[in-house]
Amino acid sequence: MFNKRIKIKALLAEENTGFEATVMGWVRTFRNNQFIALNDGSTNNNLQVVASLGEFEDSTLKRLTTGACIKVTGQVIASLGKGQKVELKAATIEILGDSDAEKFPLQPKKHSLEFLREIAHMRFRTNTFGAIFRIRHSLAFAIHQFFNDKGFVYLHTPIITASDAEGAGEMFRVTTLPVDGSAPKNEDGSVNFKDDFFGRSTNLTVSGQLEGELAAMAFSDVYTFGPTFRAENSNTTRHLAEFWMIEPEVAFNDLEDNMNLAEAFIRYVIKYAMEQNKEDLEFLAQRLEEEEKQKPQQDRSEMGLLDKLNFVVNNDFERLTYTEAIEILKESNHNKKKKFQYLIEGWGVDLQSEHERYLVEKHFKKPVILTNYPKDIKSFYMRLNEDGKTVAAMDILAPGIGEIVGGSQREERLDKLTARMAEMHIPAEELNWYLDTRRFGSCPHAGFGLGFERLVQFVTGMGNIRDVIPFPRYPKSAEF
RNA sequence: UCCUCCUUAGCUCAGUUGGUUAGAGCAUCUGACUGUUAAUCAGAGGGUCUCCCGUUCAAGUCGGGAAGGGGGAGCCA
Repeated sequence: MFNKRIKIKALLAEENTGFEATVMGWVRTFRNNQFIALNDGSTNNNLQVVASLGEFEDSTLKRLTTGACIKVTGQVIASLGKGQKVELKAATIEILGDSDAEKFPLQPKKHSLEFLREIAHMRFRTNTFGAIFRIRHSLAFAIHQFFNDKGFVYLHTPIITASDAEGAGEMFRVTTLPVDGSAPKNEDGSVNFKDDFFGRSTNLTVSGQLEGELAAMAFSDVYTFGPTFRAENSNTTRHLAEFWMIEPEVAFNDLEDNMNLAEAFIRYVIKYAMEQNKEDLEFLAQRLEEEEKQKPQQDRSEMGLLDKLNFVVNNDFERLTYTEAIEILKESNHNKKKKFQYLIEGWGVDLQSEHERYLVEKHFKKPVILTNYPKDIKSFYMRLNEDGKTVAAMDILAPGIGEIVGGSQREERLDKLTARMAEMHIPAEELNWYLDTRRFGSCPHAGFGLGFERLVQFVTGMGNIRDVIPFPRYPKSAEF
């Protein structure tokens, strides 16, 4: 490191004792006027710092409150107590930052996730969120490593975009025009964006896919990993207005290649987190297990978090077509006994959450890849199949989360693509730059989008997506 | 946006058929103790019962509305 302190994770891993060390961190608890549980975020495990009786001023000890930041120098010794191998016998304690115990919101006790969400700026200092965000980091790192190892180019697609034709969702407008009604108007009363910063109407991106496709037509293999914005009024445990998305786009891949890539990718990053964040995952698994005990028997999940992750890493995902899925659902006892709120009667309707859950959690009990959906319920850029009524789409459904990946082989044939756009009333002139890929050296290609937070949810087992991003953005909420 | 549940101390929650001064555990503070592991023991302080309107002799409790939050649905990643 770049200073003279040793990180607590490194100190706890030391084989030897009997050397001097300096640590810095935040007090979790101060027990018995003698034992400081110190945490610096490098690990969930605290270092026990011992302030021997009579060796420190009362005025110093009084300031060792939960949340205070301190610097301690002393001898690393084998612990005299149970519960930890080593401890630091303090020679000097310096208070770097006081923390008023009467006002500091985090107490040495269990807090509800709802309460911690209200103090998101402080929740990093809890074991649960420490574990979650270290795992989030590992997953982000593993994503780059996976693609880098395979020769992909990391492409930075724009965050401000003029394209509003994709229809992936409602967009946030980007403008420097006044909002008090004095913005320049067209003759018909609409705002004239000619005088706006970009000279046209612009928004925050809802997807980097179309730009990704442009680059894939040159580098063959690219991926994006960046923030994405949706101004949907979604109030659920798996939607955010600002979230991070990973979008690989690969030239010469067909739908099957696309599935293989997605599956290998998911396995790789989960495996990486399991290796790098063993203790954090064990902590979260433990936490989840206790939470499960509070639930009635029928609502409990059959597998613990670690079993679930191991299972995903070691088993193939179930692959089936939309048509096969409809058959399974239609013939299911669940459907026959009318337990679905929306009964499956025929081909062509979109699957509801309850149907996806049934397939993933009840029927197959593993992640499922659904393919070849009816063209009418999917996007314009998905490749039309031979049958003329389905497209080469794929959705990966994960237990407890639902859709984690949405992807497709893209329509590379210009005539088919423009025909589809006309059908769906998508103005071709606005996407001329996109259509150029089909005009000049078009090629079969495929890609997918993976919601990063949903991946983090799956790996950490957290039920609410607002707990796996540091500062969540959702309707009526943009605090911190 | 729709459905549903919730809102009482810093936190997590009790609070009976509407009835004197609204309780507990933890946290905090004070003291004791001192090899503790969310230390323990004793004591103390801490409340506009989310807000507004209504019913009633009387509302934390009943009714209506608002705000905030949880869960589910839709949109999707």
